[in-house]
Amino acid sequence: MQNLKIYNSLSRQKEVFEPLIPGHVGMYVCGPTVYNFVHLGNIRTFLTFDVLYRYLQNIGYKVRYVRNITDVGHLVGDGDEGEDKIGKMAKLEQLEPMEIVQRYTNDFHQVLELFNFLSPSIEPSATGHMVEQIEAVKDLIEKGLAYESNGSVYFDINKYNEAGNNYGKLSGRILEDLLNETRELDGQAEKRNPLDFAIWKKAAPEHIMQWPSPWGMGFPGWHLECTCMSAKYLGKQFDIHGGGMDLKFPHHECEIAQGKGLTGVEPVKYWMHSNMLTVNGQKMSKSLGNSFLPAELITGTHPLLEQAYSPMTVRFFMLQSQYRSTLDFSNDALKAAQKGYRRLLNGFRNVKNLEFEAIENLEIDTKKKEEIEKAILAFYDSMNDDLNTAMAIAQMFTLLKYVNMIYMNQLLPAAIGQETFDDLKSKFVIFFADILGLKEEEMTKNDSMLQGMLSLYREYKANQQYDKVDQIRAYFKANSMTIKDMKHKIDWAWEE
RNA sequence: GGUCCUGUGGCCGAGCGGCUAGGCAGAGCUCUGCAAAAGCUUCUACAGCGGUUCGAAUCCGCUCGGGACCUCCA
Repeated sequence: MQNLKIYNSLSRQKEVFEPLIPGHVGMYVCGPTVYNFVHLGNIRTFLTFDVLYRYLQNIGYKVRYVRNITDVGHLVGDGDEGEDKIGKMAKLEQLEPMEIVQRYTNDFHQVLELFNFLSPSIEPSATGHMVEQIEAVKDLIEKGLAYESNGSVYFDINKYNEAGNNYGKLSGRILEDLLNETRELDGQAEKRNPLDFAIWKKAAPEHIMQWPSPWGMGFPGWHLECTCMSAKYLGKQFDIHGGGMDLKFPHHECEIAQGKGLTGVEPVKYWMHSNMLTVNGQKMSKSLGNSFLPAELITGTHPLLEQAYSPMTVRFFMLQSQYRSTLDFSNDALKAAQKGYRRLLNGFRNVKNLEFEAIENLEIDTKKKEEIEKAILAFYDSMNDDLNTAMAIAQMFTLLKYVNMIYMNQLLPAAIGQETFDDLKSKFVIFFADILGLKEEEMTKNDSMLQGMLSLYREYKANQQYDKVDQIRAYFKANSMTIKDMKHKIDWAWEE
C-alpha cells in the first residue's frame, strides 16, 4: 500500500503526509459563521474533512480535530466599516446576538448529524477566546507588526514582509498587483497601507457586540480567531488546516501572517482547500440565490429541485467527485446518485449476514479471489492519493458485485477462500460506514412486519395466487421497497 | 484588468504520457407465472487547430467556451 499523499495548497503539489508528531495529527478546519443557515455548498467542505478525519483515524492516527464556530468579527460587505454579521442579524430579528449564535449553531449541529458527520474533538468559539485574541493583538503590536489607529489595530504587511516574510504566498498574490487593484473602501485612511488588515476593530457606540480592550471598546478581526484557537489547541505549529477554496484569500493568507508574526514559525504544514459546489456551472452562494438549504433538499421544496433527496444520497453524490474539483449540482446527477447509493446500501445490508461455508475439494476461483483482493488494496490506494473518493467508490462497486454474487447464490464463499471472504465482508462494512461515513437511513421499516408479509408472499406464490402476489409487491413498492424473489430465498431491498 | 483553475461518451464523474475507471441511462442474454433484483455481454469519449514524442484525453502553443479569487462567501 502507498503512503497517504495530500495536495498542499502551499506548495501546489501532492506531498507525502508526515505528521509533526508520529502517530498524531492536529487538524483545524474553518467552521461556519453562525448568522444564518448552512447551505449545501458549506456541507461539501465539511464533508471533505469529515472523510479525512475518518480516514486518518482508520489508518491508525490519533487525531485532534478542531473546528471553530465564528460568532463575532465577520463583517458584512466589502469594507472594514461593514457591520458584524451576527450583530446585523440580531438587529434584523430583534434578538440578542447570542440568541442568533445559539439558533444557528443548533441548526448547524442538526445538519451535521443529518449528514452523518463526526463531531470534532474541540469546537471552540471566537467569543470564548476574547482574552487570547486581545493578547495576540498586544503581542503583534509589541513585535512591531501591528499598529493602533483611531481605536482599531491593523496588521502591518510591509513590516511583516521586511522581516523576510512573503504575504501572498498561499494564494499566489503579488503585493504590487494587490495594491493596484485595491478598491476604494471606507476606513482606508486609518491604514498605513491599503492592504493592512484589521486585527481589532473599534466599535461604534450602537454596535451591539463589543468588548473592552487596551484600545477601547471593540471586537476582534475575523482572521484572528482561527490563529488564536488553532495555536491554543493544536500548538503554534500543526499538521493540517482545511477550509473552502474561497477562504484561501484573504482569510488563510492572513492567518499565516498572524501566526508567523506571533511565533516566528510557519503555523501550518499542509493547507487543504476543497472546491466549490456549483449549480448550472456557477458557484452556489446565498447572494446568487442558487443555494439550497438541507431542509429544502430533504423536502424537495426548492424551485430548482424536481424531487426530495435524502442526506445520504447527497453525501454519496458528493463523494463521487474528488474534493479539489468543482462539482455541479443537478437533478439528473442526484437521481443517478440515489440509485447508486441504494444499490451500495443494499449490499451493505446483505454483506453483514453472509456466512462462510467450507466445502471440501472445491477449487478456488483464483481470478475472482484476486480481483477482490486487488479492489480492497485499490480502495486504500485511491484514498491515499489525495482522498480520491470517486475512485475509491469505483472499487466499492467491484466489491459489491461479489457481495451480490454470494448473496444471490451465484458464487460460493468457499470459492474465494475463507481469508478473502472474511476480508471482503469486513472491509465492505468499514469502507461504507466507517470511512465514507454512509449509513442506512430510517425509512418506514418494521422488520417483523416485513417478515410476515414475505411469508404471506411465499404462501400465495406457492398456491399460484398471483393477484395476491402482485398486490404484496405493490405494497412494498409504495414504500420504496422491492421484493427479491430468488431461487434460494425471498428477501426485500430498498428500491433503487 | 490581474492571478489561477477548467472543457471527457445521453447525464454525472475519475484518470493527467502506453494498461476497458465507476455510477446512472440505453440494448441484448440468463433467471422468472410475469416482474423485480442479481450476474453476464454490449453501444456511444476525451472542445478545436497545430506541435513535442516510437506513442497524448494526459506535455507545450494558439483559438473558442466555462468557472473561481482579487478584503461577503465553505
